[in-house]
Amino acid sequence: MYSERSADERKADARRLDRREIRPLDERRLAVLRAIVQDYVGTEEPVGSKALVERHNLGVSPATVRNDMAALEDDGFIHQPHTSAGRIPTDKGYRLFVDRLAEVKPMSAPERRAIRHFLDGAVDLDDVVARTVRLLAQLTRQVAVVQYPSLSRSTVRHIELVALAPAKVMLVLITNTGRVEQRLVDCPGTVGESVLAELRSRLNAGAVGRPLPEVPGTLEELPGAFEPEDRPTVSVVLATLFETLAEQNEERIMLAGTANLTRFGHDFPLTIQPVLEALEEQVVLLRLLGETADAGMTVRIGHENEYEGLNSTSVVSVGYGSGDQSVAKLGVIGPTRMDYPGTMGAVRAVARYVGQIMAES
Amino acid sequence: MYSERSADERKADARRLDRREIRPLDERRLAVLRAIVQDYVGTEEPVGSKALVERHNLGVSPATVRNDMAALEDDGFIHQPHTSAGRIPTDKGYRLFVDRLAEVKPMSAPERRAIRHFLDGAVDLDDVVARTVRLLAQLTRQVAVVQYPSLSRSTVRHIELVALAPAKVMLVLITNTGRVEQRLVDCPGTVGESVLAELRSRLNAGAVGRPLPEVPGTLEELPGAFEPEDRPTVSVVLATLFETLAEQNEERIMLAGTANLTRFGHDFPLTIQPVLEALEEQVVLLRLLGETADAGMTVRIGHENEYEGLNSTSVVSVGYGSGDQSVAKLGVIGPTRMDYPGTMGAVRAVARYVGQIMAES
DNA sequence: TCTGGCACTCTGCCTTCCAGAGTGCCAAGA
DNA sequence: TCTTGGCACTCTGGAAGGCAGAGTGCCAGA
Repeated sequence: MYSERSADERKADARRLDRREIRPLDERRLAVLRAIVQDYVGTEEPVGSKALVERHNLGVSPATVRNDMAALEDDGFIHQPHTSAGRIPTDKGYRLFVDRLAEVKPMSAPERRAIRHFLDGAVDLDDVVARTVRLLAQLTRQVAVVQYPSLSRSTVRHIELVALAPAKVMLVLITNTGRVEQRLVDCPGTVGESVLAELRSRLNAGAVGRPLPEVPGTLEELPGAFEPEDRPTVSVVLATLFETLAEQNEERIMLAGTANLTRFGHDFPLTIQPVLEALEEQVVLLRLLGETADAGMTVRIGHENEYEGLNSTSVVSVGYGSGDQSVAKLGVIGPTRMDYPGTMGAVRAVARYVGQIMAES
Repeated sequence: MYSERSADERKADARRLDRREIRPLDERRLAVLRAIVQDYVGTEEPVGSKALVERHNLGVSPATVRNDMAALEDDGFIHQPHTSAGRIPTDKGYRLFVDRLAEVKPMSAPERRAIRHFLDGAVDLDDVVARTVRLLAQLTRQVAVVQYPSLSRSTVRHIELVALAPAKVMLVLITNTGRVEQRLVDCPGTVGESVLAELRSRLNAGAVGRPLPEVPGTLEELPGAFEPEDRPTVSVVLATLFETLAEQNEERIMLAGTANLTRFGHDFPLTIQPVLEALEEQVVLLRLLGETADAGMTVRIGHENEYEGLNSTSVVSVGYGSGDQSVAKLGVIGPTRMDYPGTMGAVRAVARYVGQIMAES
């Protein structure tokens, strides 16, 4: 059997044993990986053994580092663009870095103050979201994405009915997150103000304070409480309301910082175009944020992203919300070669403050 | 005096006389310019005299065309990147082309049907704007910009007051263009439902149907009609309303097609970055559209744009609206080297249909 | 297990070279 | 007076070659 294997394979095997892959990843090897990631993020250039020992005092010679690098490459954490070039971290390498080698870098006190100050000026839900997304883009110097508070996690604050014309009613839904949805309802016949008033008060009695998805259940029986001739109108209004409540695709998203994509570097159009295309598709963005874990920060690196166009980018996202439960998500999209600790710190801090702002208003 | 002038100057003078710049621009010379613009837009490469006579049957030899080109260059309509290269139109050349040499290219019937069909599906003002901007980006394969119907041109359809808490009132303003603005009002004291009802009906009596800028005038005296103890509340609500009405900066804009920027070509990052930056600034975009003439289409070519980052782009914009007067603007941003007739045709067609849709709803 | 040394291999950059495209000008023809 | 063919000239873009620098893998010795 042995003899059937190629010389290369035998060589690789020998090396593996020699380098003791069995004791999985000793300390120094991890330190080397960390150093490679840090240097590469800084310089954008493949990093070699000599430069590495010069900048980080690892206490060993370049030759030793070279051995470690060879082992790391065997294990798929780093990769060589071509023989006799330095090494570049792979997606797997970044993954290890994020999971075990990096600490989220907390924002400095002045930075926190600045965030707070910037967000406090907002007057409006739109304004909060707009400010948040710009802030995030500026802090991370990358593309920022913020989702509006989702309807499905919100509760009803108020429902308003406004007669615009004899048979036209405007339905306005206000949620506890400050979001306002409106729909024009064409009624089957003229609607009297008294009916409207009654409907309004019954709707609010049944719905206020409840999470949106529960509302249809509590209002189902409503038409029965009205005179037969008014029931068609009530039904139409209810139907429109339910539709509005259910409209998951009305999830909205705001984007900022696309100009930062131009800092990606070299092989430009190839990298940037698919990303811009992805960013234009609300659906893609929503799915992207949707994949965020409900608790804690999610980092998706390179090919871990489902969407192909984003295979050379990483996405750092997190839920935010008033109080403990998250009502929506926000995040940052950048090159896999990004400053993970810093980005994660910024994302976390911004999410926290937005949550507070929303809780206050 | 004459002897003080350089040889170059004398030569240029001589040529000018020789070529009879006095009889301003004869037919063939214009045809040459038109052909240069068309070819350059198609190929993105400097166009030479030989290629020109081959593709357009101008009925003259390359040598003749060369003479015409020299004249056109003297007059600043075209320009040579370097000796012995073909010619490229200048901003001035494009200007002449747009003003005198090009016809707006009407959309074909199927295209018109597609536009109509695509826009008809909209349910909502947001939806109309979103669909419009995407459509425009797709049709022109460039960056599209659509402004929401401006508040200052709209009239009030309805004002609603909703008591959310004893001292908190939500003010909702609905305009005839379907736009809805809401503001949270902190009242100085508890607000009774009867006061609220009276205020609501008086507000609507005074404001409905009026253009937003006129509203403050008609409501000025309102506090006087209430009991002294309610006046502070009325004043606060009014103040918030006026603020909302006046908030010109609440002009909103929607954008699509940024991915098309990647088709710009060669000197990529340099061209695209300032454009992306400009597009991030709502203010810049608003000013850009603001410069659009009230009637007819506006084309701003290259350096005609005030904003420096857009000096290598052209902007085609037009007002749209229900009926005859325009309520907002929309447009397209692309390289100066764009298909002007086609772009103008698309912009005009889309604007027309959006206007119709708005008039219907 | 680490380290210094050595031979080897790539890339990136610079220079040189050459074909191709395009021009401007001139003198002859319509 | 305008148009045209001819000609010498210029400039770019790409190919080819050469070279320094950085980096590697491996080996033998501490």
